[in-house]
Amino acid sequence: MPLTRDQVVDAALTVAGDYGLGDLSMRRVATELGVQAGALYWHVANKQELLIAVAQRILNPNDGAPTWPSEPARVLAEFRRRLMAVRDGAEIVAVAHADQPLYLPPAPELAAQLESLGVSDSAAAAQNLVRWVLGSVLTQQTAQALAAADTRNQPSATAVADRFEREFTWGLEHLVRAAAAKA
Amino acid sequence: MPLTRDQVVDAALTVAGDYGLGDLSMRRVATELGVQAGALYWHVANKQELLIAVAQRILNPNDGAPTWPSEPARVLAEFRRRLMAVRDGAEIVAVAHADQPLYLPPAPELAAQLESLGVSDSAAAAQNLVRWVLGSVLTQQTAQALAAADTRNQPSATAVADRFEREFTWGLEHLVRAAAAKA
DNA sequence: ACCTGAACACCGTTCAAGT
DNA sequence: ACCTGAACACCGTTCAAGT
Repeated sequence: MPLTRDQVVDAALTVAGDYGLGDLSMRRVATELGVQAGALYWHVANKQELLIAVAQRILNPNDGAPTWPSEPARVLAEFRRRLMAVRDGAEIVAVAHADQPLYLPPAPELAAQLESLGVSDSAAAAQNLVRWVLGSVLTQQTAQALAAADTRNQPSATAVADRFEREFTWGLEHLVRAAAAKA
Repeated sequence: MPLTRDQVVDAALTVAGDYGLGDLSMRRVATELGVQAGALYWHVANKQELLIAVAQRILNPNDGAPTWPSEPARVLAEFRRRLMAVRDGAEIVAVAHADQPLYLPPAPELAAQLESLGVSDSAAAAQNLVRWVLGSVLTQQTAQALAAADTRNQPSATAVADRFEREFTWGLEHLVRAAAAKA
């Protein structure tokens, strides 16, 4: 049976998740599928489009409509969880974001929640919070890439992960509260 | 006279600034210098090391010691200004950051300032603010790359830039205040 | 409709050999 | 010491030709 666009995206997500964005090449995805590289171009216009599809899968793992929690802090925690779930997730979403540059999910949903809480500039608040999480995960995953290359001392690797976790929690308490203030 | 490591870094910064990170190749930098690609490897171990050097130049443009303003909000504004000054500046700094993964400049300086203001968890506060700026500029520059590809409608491009500017200013007021609170 | 094979114009990196 | 020339193992993308 013929290849599906969904299979191509899945294979790309697998390659990215297992080996990182740097090893995500059209040829590698093709090999993963037992097919020649040129075959992918029947299902996808180019690598950029494939990357965008991968980013959407990261942000919306289950195929249903993208659904987010109803509380700002939980939305941001879930956003982070999805980015963290795949290797280089933040970088993939960041570069693919050229597609819809103005509203990175879940910015609109978050803005609506803040709006209903009476926040004056809810759009700016939502955008800044989402960008904060993106920058946080990007930084953490970059650090993790380094730690992974350095096979000895795995202890320090988990210590670093704990530290990022704590710092994110700090932001969740302080930054989100500031953004949700009605001032 | 022989090539200098500084000349190689300068040429790389020029290529990145003029054509973007995607067009920054060892061969292109070599051509810029009128030299063969292999020659660069006498001055630089590999592309990653060159990228790190470029990132340091971005964060510390004048060759003096990296100097930052004395007030948190102004440190962050200056950090953003330096990232914005070169095309794809945020992405370059983010990927090169694997070098010193824990403290992205100007995080230590910022932490010290917050500490002296009596902030309880000054380190976490500084890290989160720096990551927020990184995410903000990364997002903006990604959007700008899209706008640049779309030559028609330059008006909307400057409208987008204004919008990012306003949102950043919002963050400077609200997020920094929250981080600087003594709670 | 969907894929192969082969090509084109690139990459980063290495390394003998030149000067 | 510093660079060239040439190679190696890769890239993304295109496109005739096959089925």
